Amino acid sequence: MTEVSSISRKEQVIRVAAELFREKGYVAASMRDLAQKLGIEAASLYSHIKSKEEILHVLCFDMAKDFMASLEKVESKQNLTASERLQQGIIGHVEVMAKDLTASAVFMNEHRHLSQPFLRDFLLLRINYINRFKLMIEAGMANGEFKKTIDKKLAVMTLFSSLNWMPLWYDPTSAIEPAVLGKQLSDMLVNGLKQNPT
Amino acid sequence: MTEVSSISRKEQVIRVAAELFREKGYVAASMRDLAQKLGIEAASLYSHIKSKEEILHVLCFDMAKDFMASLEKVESKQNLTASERLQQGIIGHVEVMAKDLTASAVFMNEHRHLSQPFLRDFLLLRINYINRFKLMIEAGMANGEFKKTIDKKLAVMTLFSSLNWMPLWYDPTSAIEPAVLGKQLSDMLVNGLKQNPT
DNA sequence: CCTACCGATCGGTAGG
DNA sequence: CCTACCGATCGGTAGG
Repeated sequence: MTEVSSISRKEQVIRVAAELFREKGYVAASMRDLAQKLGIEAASLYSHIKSKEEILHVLCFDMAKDFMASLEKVESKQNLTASERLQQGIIGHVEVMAKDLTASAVFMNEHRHLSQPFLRDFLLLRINYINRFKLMIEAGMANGEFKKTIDKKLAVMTLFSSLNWMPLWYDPTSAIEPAVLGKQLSDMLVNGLKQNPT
Repeated sequence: MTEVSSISRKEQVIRVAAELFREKGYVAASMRDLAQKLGIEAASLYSHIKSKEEILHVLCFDMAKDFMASLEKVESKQNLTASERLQQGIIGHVEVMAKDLTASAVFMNEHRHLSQPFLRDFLLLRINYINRFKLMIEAGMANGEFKKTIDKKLAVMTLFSSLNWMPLWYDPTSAIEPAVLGKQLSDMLVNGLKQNPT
């Protein structure tokens, strides 16, 4: 067995597991369920993965890595207004999710089943990511682009709530592209529902 | 044993179970965990409740009933602008959640573990509730209060995402009252982050 | 990737 | 509300 085919089989196990974790939840999804979906015996899974939790770990941290990379790309850009920076951050987040909606849903809903110290590491990454979006919002408040009257915590939590639920209702077969959806989401949060006075 | 004390004990079981379900998730929370928290044996739980799922059922449908009652009160009001109606709907939703943040978190995260036909009933209630908020948004678009350029589904899903994550970050000991938080949330979604042109 | 299997734990019942 | 217990299922291992 070559290394390449072994990696590919492991990735297949993880991909099918992601679907199962999303459907039933991590705890309710059994290794026997997973094996059946793959057409093998449960014991055979362990020649590809070390444990059930390893699968969850890979899913959560691979997503986290992609989110971080996307954010860093936006942060490195020069001469952006706060609105532009926030918009591009949101678009990047949506694009990362759209690349794998199943893994995104697992990332969002099942990460709490990670054991320590992985759970702590995960939560630290998340709080760091959120804080960096919070900085974008604060920059906009400081330079007058955004209202200073809005509670910063409320603003950033509303932003993340909106982003994180997207995997639960976004239809990947729809005509709308991730970047467009991200732009619409950004517009809604920045400009609001209300008709602009003309 | 009087009926009153029996009901009270059952309610206590359900309340402690809600905390456990929120902490560990419905599937990972065992009846032995629950019994231990209550200081009794696992088998003794069944003199108060019929099954583990009965607890989840009560938690989910009691919350659903409260949400519906709150919405109906807003719908029955006359002479409200779309913004006002939406704001009051949001405030009502936040107030219902704030009355029991633990049950709200279970309602949001664990309802999918309901078995049929209860899961179907639950999802029908939820889609009905969401659609009635969607009608408020559409009314605002129709009368010119809200932009027609925003995708209705995106708007209502953003609204619900924001609302439903609140139990995960709202600090009940904070000075901010639920009605005020609801108003802030409504302002953010209706008016957006951007500074109004003056 | 399989057969055979393990100890642990699950929700729940019988009977008091 | 307890003791005693049940059948089912869990994640995982040994050995091939």
